[in-house]
Amino acid sequence: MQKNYDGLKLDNQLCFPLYACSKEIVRMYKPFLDDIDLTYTQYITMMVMWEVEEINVKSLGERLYLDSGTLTPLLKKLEAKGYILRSRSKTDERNLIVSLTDEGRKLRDKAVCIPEKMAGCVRLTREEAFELYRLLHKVLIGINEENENV
Amino acid sequence: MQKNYDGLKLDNQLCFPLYACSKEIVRMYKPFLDDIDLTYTQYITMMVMWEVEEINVKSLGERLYLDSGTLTPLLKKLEAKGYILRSRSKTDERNLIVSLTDEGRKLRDKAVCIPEKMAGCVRLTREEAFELYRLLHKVLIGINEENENV
DNA sequence: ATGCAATCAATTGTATGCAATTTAATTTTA
DNA sequence: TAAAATTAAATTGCATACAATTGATTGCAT
Repeated sequence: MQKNYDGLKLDNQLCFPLYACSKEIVRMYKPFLDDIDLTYTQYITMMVMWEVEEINVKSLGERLYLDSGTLTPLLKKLEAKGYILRSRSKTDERNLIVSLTDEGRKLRDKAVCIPEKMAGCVRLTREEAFELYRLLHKVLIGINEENENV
Repeated sequence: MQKNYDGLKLDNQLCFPLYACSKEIVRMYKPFLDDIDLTYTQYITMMVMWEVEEINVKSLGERLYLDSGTLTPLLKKLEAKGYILRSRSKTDERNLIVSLTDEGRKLRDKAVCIPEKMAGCVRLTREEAFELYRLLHKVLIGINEENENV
């Protein structure tokens, strides 16, 4: 009796295309992000900063699904570039407050064209793109709930 | 006249949930993969090896969307664990042939339960999972064609 | 009040990823 | 056929990621 190994085929996985797709799309961003001298992770960090202006590392990490081990060195680099400031909260010194600088705000105008450029690179119809977006969020919400229950 | 920055909001990106979802799902694999002492990248590499038994680094990289910079050290680790062998092709010494060992084949039986366990963690209906799979592949194919045309 | 638990960043260590370069082997071309 | 171009891995350098630990601060319960 032969064991059935089909479940272990790469083509039968949901996770693998997700993993590959994510990497390939991040790679497609590179030429656009090179123009403004940001890596992808720095870019999504700046996206949050443009929205909120000020945030602590923990909240930032929750939004980006990243921990302090990744964020601490990354934020130091963004500070060195002059886009953000890092300072301890006066009411609770455990919190490090990240805040947007004027230079950081200016960068937004240079970045504003990037989402349109990227949208043109993904060959999905508007409906497909929206459905993909919906499904990914459903998975993420499921994972978040799973983690809360533990 | 206020500029419209909505395109730069994290919630309006398709790429970000893709990136986050990929990371979170890989993280969910971790406890299962710890049981067989493989990382996620080592696991998908072994998946290819279980299917093909023997392959060169370039073809392996094309399947996994990884380059030699990632694969060379990873394959050395899998060789050290005893799951694969690395040897130069006799007909073309530029090619490094990766081949599955008996130990590697045995590992398959320990891994066979992982896909089912993971499937239970993703809270999508069968139809939604299939649609997600289809859309991700469509994006990947689009990216591949884009790269060929350059 | 004080000691203990909890919280938040930073640090440490390991494993990717990928661009760019290098090295070695092979193929093509003049 | 010898030089040039191409190809495949390996190497180098940089930037994540994340688990686990550490250190500092704060909250809480006695």
